[in-house]
Amino acid sequence: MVGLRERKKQETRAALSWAAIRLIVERGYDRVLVEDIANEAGVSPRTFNNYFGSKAEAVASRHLDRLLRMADTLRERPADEPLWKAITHAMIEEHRPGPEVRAHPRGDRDVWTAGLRLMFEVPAIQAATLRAGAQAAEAVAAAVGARTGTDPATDMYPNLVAATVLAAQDLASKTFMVTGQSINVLIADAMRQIAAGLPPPKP
Amino acid sequence: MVGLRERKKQETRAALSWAAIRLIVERGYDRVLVEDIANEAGVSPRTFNNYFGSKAEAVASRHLDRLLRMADTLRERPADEPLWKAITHAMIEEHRPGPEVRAHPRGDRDVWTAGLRLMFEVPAIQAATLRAGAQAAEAVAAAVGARTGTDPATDMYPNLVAATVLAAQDLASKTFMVTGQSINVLIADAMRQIAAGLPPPKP
DNA sequence: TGAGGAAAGTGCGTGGCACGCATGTTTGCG
DNA sequence: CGCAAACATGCGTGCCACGCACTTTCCTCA
Repeated sequence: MVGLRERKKQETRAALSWAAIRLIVERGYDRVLVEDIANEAGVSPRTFNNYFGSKAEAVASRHLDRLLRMADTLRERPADEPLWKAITHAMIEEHRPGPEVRAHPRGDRDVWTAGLRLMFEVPAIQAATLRAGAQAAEAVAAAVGARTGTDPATDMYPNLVAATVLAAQDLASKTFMVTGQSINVLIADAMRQIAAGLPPPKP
Repeated sequence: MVGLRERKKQETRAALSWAAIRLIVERGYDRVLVEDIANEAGVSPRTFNNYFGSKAEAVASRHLDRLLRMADTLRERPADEPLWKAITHAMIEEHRPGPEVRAHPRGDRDVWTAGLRLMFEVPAIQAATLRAGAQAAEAVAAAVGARTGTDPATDMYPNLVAATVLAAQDLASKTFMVTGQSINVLIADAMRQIAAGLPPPKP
Protein backbone atom coordinates (compact mmCIF):
# COMPACT_ATOMS: atom_id res chain seq x y z
CA MET A 1 0.00 0.00 0.00
CA VAL A 2 1.47 3.31 -1.08
CA GLY A 3 0.00 6.29 0.72
CA LEU A 4 -0.49 9.64 -0.88
CA ARG A 5 2.22 10.93 1.40
CA GLU A 6 4.89 8.69 -0.05
CA ARG A 7 3.78 9.41 -3.59
CA LYS A 8 3.99 13.16 -3.11
CA LYS A 9 7.41 12.82 -1.66
CA GLN A 10 8.74 10.91 -4.64
CA GLU A 11 7.18 13.43 -6.97
CA THR A 12 8.83 16.33 -5.21
CA ARG A 13 12.14 14.50 -5.26
CA ALA A 14 11.88 13.82 -8.96
CA ALA A 15 10.78 17.38 -9.69
CA LEU A 16 13.77 18.78 -7.85
CA SER A 17 16.17 16.45 -9.62
CA TRP A 18 14.75 17.22 -13.03
CA ALA A 19 14.78 20.94 -12.36
CA ALA A 20 18.38 20.80 -11.20
CA ILE A 21 19.51 18.92 -14.30
CA ARG A 22 17.58 21.06 -16.72
CA LEU A 23 18.66 24.39 -15.29
CA ILE A 24 22.28 23.36 -14.93
CA VAL A 25 22.42 22.03 -18.47
CA GLU A 26 21.03 25.35 -19.67
CA ARG A 27 23.07 27.78 -17.60
CA GLY A 28 26.03 25.92 -16.14
CA TYR A 29 26.55 24.58 -12.66
CA ASP A 30 27.50 27.71 -10.78
CA ARG A 31 24.99 29.95 -12.44
CA VAL A 32 22.15 28.03 -10.88
CA LEU A 33 21.21 28.69 -7.29
CA VAL A 34 19.48 26.27 -5.00
CA GLU A 35 16.79 28.90 -4.87
CA ASP A 36 16.26 28.62 -8.63
CA ILE A 37 15.87 24.88 -8.47
CA ALA A 38 13.42 25.12 -5.61
CA ASN A 39 11.34 27.71 -7.44
CA GLU A 40 11.34 25.59 -10.59
CA ALA A 41 10.05 22.65 -8.60
CA GLY A 42 7.46 24.79 -6.81
CA VAL A 43 8.85 24.31 -3.38
CA SER A 44 10.64 26.42 -0.79
CA PRO A 45 14.45 26.69 -0.86
CA ARG A 46 14.66 25.20 2.59
CA THR A 47 12.83 22.13 1.42
CA PHE A 48 15.48 21.42 -1.19
CA ASN A 49 17.90 20.49 1.56
CA ASN A 50 15.36 18.18 3.13
CA TYR A 51 15.72 16.04 0.00
CA PHE A 52 19.30 16.56 -1.09
CA GLY A 53 22.49 17.57 0.64
CA SER A 54 23.74 19.57 -2.31
CA LYS A 55 23.03 20.59 -5.88
CA ALA A 56 25.36 17.87 -7.09
CA GLU A 57 23.50 15.21 -5.17
CA ALA A 58 20.24 16.30 -6.75
CA VAL A 59 21.73 15.80 -10.19
CA ALA A 60 23.23 12.44 -9.30
CA SER A 61 20.08 11.12 -7.68
CA ARG A 62 18.57 10.04 -10.98
CA HIS A 63 21.69 8.05 -11.69
CA LEU A 64 21.52 6.47 -8.28
CA ASP A 65 17.89 5.49 -8.77
CA ARG A 66 18.72 3.87 -12.06
CA LEU A 67 21.54 1.83 -10.59
CA LEU A 68 19.45 0.70 -7.66
CA ARG A 69 16.73 -0.47 -10.02
CA MET A 70 19.41 -2.39 -11.88
CA ALA A 71 20.29 -4.21 -8.68
CA ASP A 72 16.63 -5.07 -8.17
CA THR A 73 16.33 -6.31 -11.71
CA LEU A 74 19.32 -8.54 -11.17
CA ARG A 75 17.63 -10.11 -8.18
CA GLU A 76 14.61 -10.93 -10.29
CA ARG A 77 16.45 -12.70 -13.08
CA PRO A 78 15.92 -16.48 -13.10
CA ALA A 79 18.16 -18.17 -10.57
CA ASP A 80 19.49 -20.70 -13.05
CA GLU A 81 20.66 -18.08 -15.52
CA PRO A 82 24.47 -17.81 -15.65
CA LEU A 83 25.73 -14.91 -13.56
CA TRP A 84 27.32 -12.83 -16.29
CA LYS A 85 24.39 -13.26 -18.58
CA ALA A 86 21.99 -12.18 -15.84
CA ILE A 87 24.07 -9.11 -15.03
CA THR A 88 24.37 -8.06 -18.65
CA HIS A 89 20.63 -8.41 -19.06
CA ALA A 90 19.94 -6.35 -15.98
CA MET A 91 22.29 -3.61 -17.13
CA ILE A 92 20.79 -3.35 -20.58
CA GLU A 93 17.31 -3.49 -19.16
CA GLU A 94 17.87 -0.38 -17.10
CA HIS A 95 19.12 1.61 -20.02
CA ARG A 96 15.73 1.67 -21.59
CA PRO A 97 14.16 5.02 -20.74
CA GLY A 98 11.61 4.36 -18.02
CA PRO A 99 8.02 5.61 -18.02
CA GLU A 100 8.91 8.71 -16.03
CA VAL A 101 11.35 9.73 -18.72
CA ARG A 102 8.87 9.30 -21.53
CA ALA A 103 6.23 11.13 -19.52
CA HIS A 104 8.50 14.09 -19.05
CA PRO A 105 8.44 16.84 -21.68
CA ARG A 106 11.50 16.81 -23.96
CA GLY A 107 13.18 13.94 -22.18
CA ASP A 108 14.99 13.13 -25.37
CA ARG A 109 18.44 12.07 -26.39
CA ASP A 110 20.10 15.47 -26.29
CA VAL A 111 19.07 16.20 -22.75
CA TRP A 112 20.22 12.74 -21.79
CA THR A 113 23.69 13.13 -23.23
CA ALA A 114 23.96 16.65 -21.84
CA GLY A 115 23.15 15.24 -18.41
CA LEU A 116 25.76 12.55 -18.89
CA ARG A 117 28.29 15.18 -19.82
CA LEU A 118 27.61 16.96 -16.55
CA MET A 119 28.36 13.80 -14.63
CA PHE A 120 31.81 13.50 -16.13
CA GLU A 121 32.82 17.12 -16.47
CA VAL A 122 31.57 19.12 -13.51
CA PRO A 123 33.83 18.17 -10.59
CA ALA A 124 31.21 18.42 -7.87
CA ILE A 125 28.75 16.35 -9.90
CA GLN A 126 31.36 13.80 -10.82
CA ALA A 127 32.09 13.32 -7.14
CA ALA A 128 28.42 12.91 -6.27
CA THR A 129 27.93 10.52 -9.18
CA LEU A 130 30.82 8.35 -8.12
CA ARG A 131 29.47 8.29 -4.60
CA ALA A 132 26.12 7.17 -5.92
CA GLY A 133 27.95 4.41 -7.74
CA ALA A 134 29.58 3.29 -4.51
CA GLN A 135 26.20 3.13 -2.80
CA ALA A 136 24.75 1.17 -5.66
CA ALA A 137 27.71 -1.18 -5.60
CA GLU A 138 26.62 -2.33 -2.17
CA ALA A 139 23.20 -3.21 -3.47
CA VAL A 140 24.65 -5.00 -6.47
CA ALA A 141 27.10 -6.89 -4.28
CA ALA A 142 24.21 -8.04 -2.11
CA ALA A 143 22.37 -9.29 -5.18
CA VAL A 144 25.45 -11.07 -6.48
CA GLY A 145 26.04 -12.54 -3.06
CA ALA A 146 22.51 -13.89 -2.94
CA ARG A 147 22.93 -15.41 -6.37
CA THR A 148 26.32 -17.01 -5.81
CA GLY A 149 26.07 -17.91 -2.16
CA THR A 150 28.83 -15.56 -1.08
CA ASP A 151 28.73 -13.05 1.74
CA PRO A 152 29.58 -9.45 0.80
CA ALA A 153 30.58 -8.75 4.39
CA THR A 154 33.41 -11.25 4.45
CA ASP A 155 34.11 -12.27 0.88
CA MET A 156 35.71 -10.02 -1.72
CA TYR A 157 34.12 -11.88 -4.62
CA PRO A 158 30.67 -10.31 -4.82
CA ASN A 159 32.14 -6.88 -4.17
CA LEU A 160 34.67 -7.34 -6.93
CA VAL A 161 31.91 -8.30 -9.31
CA ALA A 162 29.80 -5.34 -8.25
CA ALA A 163 32.63 -2.83 -8.56
CA THR A 164 33.56 -4.21 -11.94
CA VAL A 165 30.00 -4.03 -13.18
CA LEU A 166 29.67 -0.44 -12.06
CA ALA A 167 32.96 0.41 -13.74
CA ALA A 168 31.73 -1.17 -16.97
CA GLN A 169 28.56 0.85 -16.72
CA ASP A 170 30.39 4.14 -16.28
CA LEU A 171 32.80 3.33 -19.03
CA ALA A 172 30.12 2.33 -21.48
CA SER A 173 28.33 5.61 -20.79
CA LYS A 174 31.50 7.61 -21.29
CA THR A 175 32.32 5.81 -24.52
CA PHE A 176 28.77 6.29 -25.73
CA MET A 177 29.10 9.98 -25.04
CA VAL A 178 32.29 10.24 -27.04
CA THR A 179 31.68 7.90 -29.94
CA GLY A 180 27.91 7.64 -30.08
CA GLN A 181 28.02 3.85 -30.41
CA SER A 182 25.04 1.87 -29.18
CA ILE A 183 25.15 1.68 -25.43
CA ASN A 184 23.81 -1.86 -25.44
CA VAL A 185 26.61 -3.01 -27.66
CA LEU A 186 29.17 -1.24 -25.50
CA ILE A 187 27.83 -2.81 -22.34
CA ALA A 188 27.77 -6.27 -23.83
CA ASP A 189 31.29 -5.82 -25.13
CA ALA A 190 32.64 -4.59 -21.82
CA MET A 191 31.03 -7.45 -19.93
CA ARG A 192 32.38 -9.98 -22.39
CA GLN A 193 35.91 -8.69 -21.92
CA ILE A 194 35.59 -8.75 -18.15
CA ALA A 195 34.21 -12.27 -18.07
CA ALA A 196 37.16 -13.31 -20.24
CA GLY A 197 39.60 -11.93 -17.68
CA LEU A 198 40.56 -8.82 -19.64
CA PRO A 199 43.32 -10.53 -21.62
CA PRO A 200 45.74 -8.15 -23.35
CA PRO A 201 44.95 -7.91 -27.07
CA LYS A 202 47.21 -9.98 -29.29
CA PRO A 203 48.69 -7.57 -31.83
CA MET B 1 66.44 20.45 -11.72
CA VAL B 2 64.04 21.09 -8.91
CA GLY B 3 64.08 24.66 -7.63
CA LEU B 4 63.52 25.64 -4.07
CA ARG B 5 60.22 27.06 -5.16
CA GLU B 6 58.83 23.74 -6.27
CA ARG B 7 60.15 22.02 -3.18
CA LYS B 8 58.49 24.49 -0.85
CA LYS B 9 55.25 24.10 -2.66
CA GLN B 10 55.22 20.37 -2.25
CA GLU B 11 56.10 20.73 1.39
CA THR B 12 53.25 23.11 2.01
CA ARG B 13 50.89 20.83 0.18
CA ALA B 14 51.97 17.84 2.22
CA ALA B 15 51.83 19.80 5.46
CA LEU B 16 48.27 20.89 4.75
CA SER B 17 47.20 17.39 3.83
CA TRP B 18 48.80 15.87 6.92
CA ALA B 19 47.32 18.53 9.16
CA ALA B 20 43.87 17.98 7.69
CA ILE B 21 44.02 14.22 8.21
CA ARG B 22 45.44 14.41 11.69
CA LEU B 23 43.00 17.00 12.98
CA ILE B 24 40.00 15.37 11.40
CA VAL B 25 40.94 11.97 12.76
CA GLU B 26 41.21 13.53 16.20
CA ARG B 27 38.12 15.71 16.25
CA GLY B 28 35.85 14.62 13.44
CA TYR B 29 35.26 16.18 10.06
CA ASP B 30 32.95 19.03 10.91
CA ARG B 31 34.72 20.04 14.06
CA VAL B 32 37.76 21.07 12.10
CA LEU B 33 37.79 24.43 10.34
CA VAL B 34 39.87 25.27 7.33
CA GLU B 35 41.37 27.89 9.59
CA ASP B 36 42.58 25.19 12.00
CA ILE B 37 44.26 23.25 9.23
CA ALA B 38 45.95 26.36 7.89
CA ASN B 39 47.23 27.30 11.34
CA GLU B 40 48.52 23.79 11.92
CA ALA B 41 50.43 23.97 8.66
CA GLY B 42 51.73 27.44 9.45
CA VAL B 43 50.04 29.16 6.56
CA SER B 44 47.23 31.62 6.08
CA PRO B 45 43.65 30.34 5.70
CA ARG B 46 43.45 31.90 2.28
CA THR B 47 46.41 29.88 1.13
CA PHE B 48 44.65 26.63 1.92
CA ASN B 49 42.33 27.20 -0.98
CA ASN B 50 45.22 27.89 -3.29
CA TYR B 51 46.15 24.24 -2.81
CA PHE B 52 42.86 22.48 -2.29
CA GLY B 53 39.30 23.17 -3.23
CA SER B 54 37.92 21.75 -0.02
CA LYS B 55 38.80 20.02 3.23
CA ALA B 56 37.84 16.72 1.67
CA GLU B 57 40.19 17.23 -1.24
CA ALA B 58 43.06 17.89 1.15
CA VAL B 59 42.44 14.57 2.84
CA ALA B 60 42.12 12.70 -0.43
CA SER B 61 45.22 14.24 -1.95
CA ARG B 62 47.55 11.77 -0.30
CA HIS B 63 45.52 8.96 -1.79
CA LEU B 64 45.70 10.59 -5.18
CA ASP B 65 49.46 10.98 -4.96
CA ARG B 66 49.83 7.33 -4.09
CA LEU B 67 47.74 6.19 -7.01
CA LEU B 68 49.58 8.41 -9.45
CA ARG B 69 52.89 7.02 -8.27
CA MET B 70 51.45 3.57 -8.86
CA ALA B 71 50.77 4.52 -12.47
CA ASP B 72 54.35 5.72 -12.83
CA THR B 73 55.66 2.54 -11.32
CA LEU B 74 53.64 0.55 -13.79
CA ARG B 75 55.27 2.42 -16.67
CA GLU B 76 58.68 1.49 -15.34
CA ARG B 77 58.12 -2.23 -15.08
CA PRO B 78 59.98 -4.24 -17.73
CA ALA B 79 58.12 -4.21 -21.01
CA ASP B 80 58.22 -7.96 -21.43
CA GLU B 81 56.61 -8.66 -18.06
CA PRO B 82 53.06 -9.99 -18.42
CA LEU B 83 50.47 -7.24 -17.90
CA TRP B 84 48.74 -8.60 -14.83
CA LYS B 85 51.97 -9.43 -13.12
CA ALA B 86 53.30 -5.94 -13.76
CA ILE B 87 50.15 -4.34 -12.41
CA THR B 88 50.11 -6.46 -9.29
CA HIS B 89 53.73 -5.61 -8.65
CA ALA B 90 53.09 -1.90 -9.10
CA MET B 91 50.13 -2.01 -6.73
CA ILE B 92 51.99 -3.81 -3.99
CA GLU B 93 55.02 -1.60 -4.45
CA GLU B 94 53.02 1.51 -3.70
CA HIS B 95 51.63 0.10 -0.50
CA ARG B 96 54.98 0.27 1.17
CA PRO B 97 55.08 3.40 3.29
CA GLY B 98 57.20 5.93 1.42
CA PRO B 99 60.01 7.97 2.95
CA GLU B 100 57.75 10.91 3.72
CA VAL B 101 55.59 8.64 5.84
CA ARG B 102 58.49 7.26 7.81
CA ALA B 103 59.91 10.75 8.26
CA HIS B 104 56.66 11.98 9.71
CA PRO B 105 56.17 11.70 13.48
CA ARG B 106 53.75 8.92 14.43
CA GLY B 107 52.94 7.97 10.87
CA ASP B 108 52.12 4.52 12.09
CA ARG B 109 49.54 1.88 11.45
CA ASP B 110 46.78 3.32 13.58
CA VAL B 111 46.84 6.69 11.91
CA TRP B 112 46.88 4.93 8.56
CA THR B 113 43.80 2.85 9.27
CA ALA B 114 42.06 5.82 10.84
CA GLY B 115 42.72 7.77 7.67
CA LEU B 116 41.37 4.90 5.61
CA ARG B 117 38.27 4.84 7.73
CA LEU B 118 37.68 8.50 6.97
CA MET B 119 37.82 7.77 3.26
CA PHE B 120 35.02 5.26 3.47
CA GLU B 121 32.84 6.76 6.16
CA VAL B 122 32.76 10.54 5.83
CA PRO B 123 30.55 11.28 2.82
CA ALA B 124 32.42 14.34 1.62
CA ILE B 125 35.75 12.57 1.90
CA GLN B 126 34.43 9.46 0.23
CA ALA B 127 33.32 11.57 -2.70
CA ALA B 128 36.69 13.30 -2.97
CA THR B 129 38.49 9.97 -2.69
CA LEU B 130 36.45 8.43 -5.45
CA ARG B 131 37.13 11.43 -7.63
CA ALA B 132 40.83 11.03 -7.00
CA GLY B 133 40.44 7.43 -8.09
CA ALA B 134 38.82 8.54 -11.32
CA GLN B 135 41.69 10.91 -12.02
CA ALA B 136 44.22 8.24 -11.30
CA ALA B 137 42.34 5.83 -13.55
CA GLU B 138 43.19 8.04 -16.49
CA ALA B 139 46.87 7.83 -15.69
CA VAL B 140 46.69 4.07 -15.23
CA ALA B 141 44.76 3.69 -18.47
CA ALA B 142 47.47 5.64 -20.27
CA ALA B 143 50.12 3.35 -18.84
CA VAL B 144 48.16 0.25 -19.77
CA GLY B 145 47.58 1.67 -23.22
CA ALA B 146 51.30 2.25 -23.70
CA ARG B 147 52.02 -1.27 -22.58
CA THR B 148 49.42 -3.04 -24.69
CA GLY B 149 49.38 -0.83 -27.73
CA THR B 150 45.81 0.33 -27.21
CA ASP B 151 44.51 3.88 -27.24
CA PRO B 152 42.57 4.98 -24.14
CA ALA B 153 40.80 7.65 -26.17
CA THR B 154 39.10 5.20 -28.50
CA ASP B 155 39.44 1.75 -26.99
CA MET B 156 37.60 0.59 -23.89
CA TYR B 157 40.21 -2.02 -23.04
CA PRO B 158 42.84 0.02 -21.19
CA ASN B 159 40.14 1.93 -19.39
CA LEU B 160 38.44 -1.26 -18.30
CA VAL B 161 41.72 -2.55 -16.95
CA ALA B 162 42.39 0.73 -15.14
CA ALA B 163 38.94 0.92 -13.60
CA THR B 164 39.15 -2.67 -12.50
CA VAL B 165 42.55 -2.18 -10.95
CA LEU B 166 41.36 0.85 -9.03
CA ALA B 167 38.33 -1.07 -7.84
CA ALA B 168 40.56 -3.88 -6.62
CA GLN B 169 42.69 -1.37 -4.80
CA ASP B 170 39.74 0.20 -3.01
CA LEU B 171 38.28 -3.14 -2.15
CA ALA B 172 41.52 -4.53 -0.80
CA SER B 173 41.85 -1.47 1.41
CA LYS B 174 38.30 -1.81 2.66
CA THR B 175 38.74 -5.50 3.39
CA PHE B 176 42.03 -4.82 5.13
CA MET B 177 40.27 -2.27 7.28
CA VAL B 178 37.59 -4.72 8.30
CA THR B 179 39.47 -7.99 8.62
CA GLY B 180 43.06 -6.85 9.14
CA GLN B 181 44.40 -9.36 6.60
CA SER B 182 47.63 -8.55 4.82
CA ILE B 183 46.98 -5.97 2.16
CA ASN B 184 49.49 -7.55 -0.18
CA VAL B 185 47.70 -10.86 0.00
CA LEU B 186 44.36 -9.20 -0.56
CA ILE B 187 45.62 -7.32 -3.60
CA ALA B 188 47.18 -10.41 -5.11
CA ASP B 189 44.01 -12.37 -4.50
CA ALA B 190 41.78 -9.73 -6.04
CA MET B 191 43.98 -9.44 -9.10
CA ARG B 192 44.07 -13.20 -9.52
CA GLN B 193 40.29 -13.37 -9.49
CA ILE B 194 39.99 -10.57 -12.00
CA ALA B 195 42.52 -12.06 -14.37
CA ALA B 196 40.56 -15.30 -14.18
CA GLY B 197 37.38 -13.53 -15.29
CA LEU B 198 35.69 -13.50 -11.88
CA PRO B 199 34.12 -16.94 -12.27
CA PRO B 200 31.33 -17.68 -9.79
CA PRO B 201 32.56 -19.97 -7.02
CA LYS B 202 31.58 -23.62 -7.44
CA PRO B 203 29.90 -24.59 -4.19
C1' DT C 1 75.24 40.09 -9.97
C1' DG C 2 71.39 42.62 -9.80
C1' DA C 3 67.11 44.02 -11.93
C1' DG C 4 62.84 42.54 -13.88
C1' DG C 5 59.20 39.50 -13.78
C1' DA C 6 56.73 35.48 -12.47
C1' DA C 7 54.89 32.80 -8.92
C1' DA C 8 53.46 32.16 -4.29
C1' DG C 9 51.44 33.98 0.11
C1' DT C 10 48.16 37.08 2.33
C1' DG C 11 44.11 40.13 3.70
C1' DC C 12 39.63 41.51 2.69
C1' DG C 13 35.16 41.13 1.00
C1' DT C 14 31.15 38.60 -0.83
C1' DG C 15 27.65 35.38 -2.40
C1' DG C 16 26.04 31.20 -1.40
C1' DC C 17 25.34 26.82 0.96
C1' DA C 18 24.14 23.40 4.52
C1' DC C 19 21.72 22.89 8.39
C1' DG C 20 19.62 23.61 13.29
C1' DC C 21 15.49 25.14 15.28
C1' DA C 22 10.82 26.71 15.79
C1' DT C 23 6.38 26.95 13.65
C1' DG C 24 2.66 26.21 10.56
C1' DT C 25 0.29 22.64 7.58
C1' DT C 26 -1.04 18.30 5.67
C1' DT C 27 -1.86 13.31 6.05
C1' DG C 28 -2.87 8.89 7.98
C1' DC C 29 -5.21 6.18 11.54
C1' DG C 30 -7.91 4.74 15.28
C1' DC D 1 -13.48 13.55 14.32
C1' DG D 2 -9.39 14.42 16.49
C1' DC D 3 -4.70 13.42 17.51
C1' DA D 4 0.07 12.33 16.38
C1' DA D 5 3.48 11.97 13.07
C1' DA D 6 5.42 13.51 9.00
C1' DC D 7 6.35 17.12 6.02
C1' DA D 8 6.93 22.11 4.34
C1' DT D 9 8.47 26.52 5.50
C1' DG D 10 10.89 30.77 7.53
C1' DC D 11 14.63 32.49 9.92
C1' DG D 12 19.16 32.69 11.58
C1' DT D 13 24.00 31.22 11.64
C1' DG D 14 28.67 29.58 10.80
C1' DC D 15 31.44 28.29 7.37
C1' DC D 16 33.25 27.90 2.86
C1' DA D 17 35.06 28.82 -1.80
C1' DC D 18 36.83 32.19 -4.38
C1' DG D 19 37.69 36.89 -6.78
C1' DC D 20 40.68 40.78 -6.35
C1' DA D 21 44.40 43.55 -5.04
C1' DC D 22 48.75 43.79 -2.76
C1' DT D 23 53.16 42.14 -0.76
C1' DT D 24 56.93 38.95 -0.58
C1' DT D 25 59.89 35.49 -2.38
C1' DC D 26 62.45 33.28 -5.79
C1' DC D 27 64.12 32.36 -10.54
C1' DT D 28 66.26 33.93 -14.79
C1' DC D 29 68.97 36.24 -17.91
C1' DA D 30 71.49 39.88 -19.65
